[in-house]
Amino acid sequence: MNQPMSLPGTPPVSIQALKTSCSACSMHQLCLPMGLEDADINRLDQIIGRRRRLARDERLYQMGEPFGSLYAVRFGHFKTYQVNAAGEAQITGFQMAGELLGMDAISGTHHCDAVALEDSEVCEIPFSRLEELFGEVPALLRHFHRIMSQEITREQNVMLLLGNMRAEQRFAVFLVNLSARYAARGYSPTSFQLRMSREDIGNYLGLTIESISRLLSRFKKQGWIQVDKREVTLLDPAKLKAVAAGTDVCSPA
Amino acid sequence: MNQPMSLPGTPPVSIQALKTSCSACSMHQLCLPMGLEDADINRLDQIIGRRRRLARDERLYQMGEPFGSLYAVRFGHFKTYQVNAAGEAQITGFQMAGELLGMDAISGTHHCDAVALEDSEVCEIPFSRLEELFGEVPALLRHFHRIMSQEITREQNVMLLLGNMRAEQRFAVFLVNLSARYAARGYSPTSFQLRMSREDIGNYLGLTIESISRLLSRFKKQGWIQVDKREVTLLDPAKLKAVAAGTDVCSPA
DNA sequence: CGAGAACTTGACGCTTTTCAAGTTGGGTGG
DNA sequence: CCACCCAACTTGAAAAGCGTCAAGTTCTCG
Repeated sequence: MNQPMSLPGTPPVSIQALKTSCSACSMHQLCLPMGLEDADINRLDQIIGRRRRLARDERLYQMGEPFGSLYAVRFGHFKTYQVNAAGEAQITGFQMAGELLGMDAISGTHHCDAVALEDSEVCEIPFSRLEELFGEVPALLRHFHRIMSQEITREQNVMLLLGNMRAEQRFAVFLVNLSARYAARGYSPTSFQLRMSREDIGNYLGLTIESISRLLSRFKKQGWIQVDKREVTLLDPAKLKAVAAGTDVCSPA
Repeated sequence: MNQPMSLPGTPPVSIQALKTSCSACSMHQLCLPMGLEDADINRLDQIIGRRRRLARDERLYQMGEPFGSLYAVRFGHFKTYQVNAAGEAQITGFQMAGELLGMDAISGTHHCDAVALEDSEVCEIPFSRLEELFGEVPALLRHFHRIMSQEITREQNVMLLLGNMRAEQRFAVFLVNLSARYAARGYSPTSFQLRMSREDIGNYLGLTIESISRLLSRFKKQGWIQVDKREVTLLDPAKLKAVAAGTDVCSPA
């Protein structure tokens, strides 16, 4: 139902036909081409490699693989996670349409795995070709730096969340953040589907699956949200924002 | 005693004399000029702004300030921290000689504060001039991207630490990390001074000051380290690495 | 329709925090 | 030079929050 048409093993049409230009992509206001002039967008189009479809749970790249390309999410959702020596995983982020994957790998090899949370599609951006273009389109380079900088800031916000916040506040931050990102993409900020499992949410927020389940129940009981399976509706966004900001005291169980 | 000479309010010598070239800097193998040819290092030298000295607790930049420059630490140590709406702070990193400050601000404004942990000095790198140089020295641009990418990876490692590790493991990771960074700078990997307070360490690791104090005492009692005020000696680095990697079970109190 | 995955809920226990009361050391003023 | 003071740190006891374990329910998919 929520999956985008068919997912053939081999492309049903020619590669050329599959190639949709950045200017025609609904995400071009959020993605790499943001703010570029038409002529420059076309140059970017030239270097975009094949688009790649991934089924649910399929891996885009893996820790240790040599770096070659960045990936822009066209549709669908991804999670990225690190695994340490002891085999424990930590989800470092959830990515949706218009967001860039693979920036941690520019140093040489991938430092995390990226896995599709649902049937998804990415644009492959060969980095060596992008580097060539940087010399010719300064605006592109500048925007690329902004994107990397924002990724650093995003991760610092997660550090703040994991280091300083209680479970309730973490979860509120999570919901408010999803809401804002869907809003930026033209979707409802108050009603959306969680594309990740409770376990993934818990891992990302430094909590257990049981804690997430309890938080969902508690938020529901408080009347802040409505939950049906993975469908969530924010009934009191202002309250959630206050809890997320920490300006609202925690409620007792 | 550990502080580098005098710290006059006004420069005792001319600005020109203060300007030391990158090639003469002991950190050039770790810092921005890494891997550049001599000619290109000289070009980088040209754009480096004034060096700036900061006393202990002095602030280099603050959240909300407009972005203008990156800063390379010449000597001394810094901490960077975020503050959320509720006024809670989270230290996002400790920076030492050869490391770059301010990458989170490229998006437009600073998203954290940077404060000197001791009397320190930085090289100011006006970003607009650096951008100009990117077009002329591709090797510099490539290295800059590597540095930003490594910063992203570093933060993902902190997320793993905050999200998945117990106090003992977090603290072992912290010590082992400091040890490796001092080793890379030619200092002893087993004996060094903590430049930050217990409170700063606790904040960074998502723990309280009391927990840090207890961990230090416990590690000392185990014979893994020796502690005298802020002077630390790693007596059993292999053990600490094992605890940090999680391949060693936690010991009882 | 059946099996397994995903999720929920409750009881209990452990890790870490909180609160409290010191101790130590560096810096300052008399 | 010493006494004093405050910041930084240490240590203990009690409490809280979240994890662990366990059992059960619901949903999904073959």
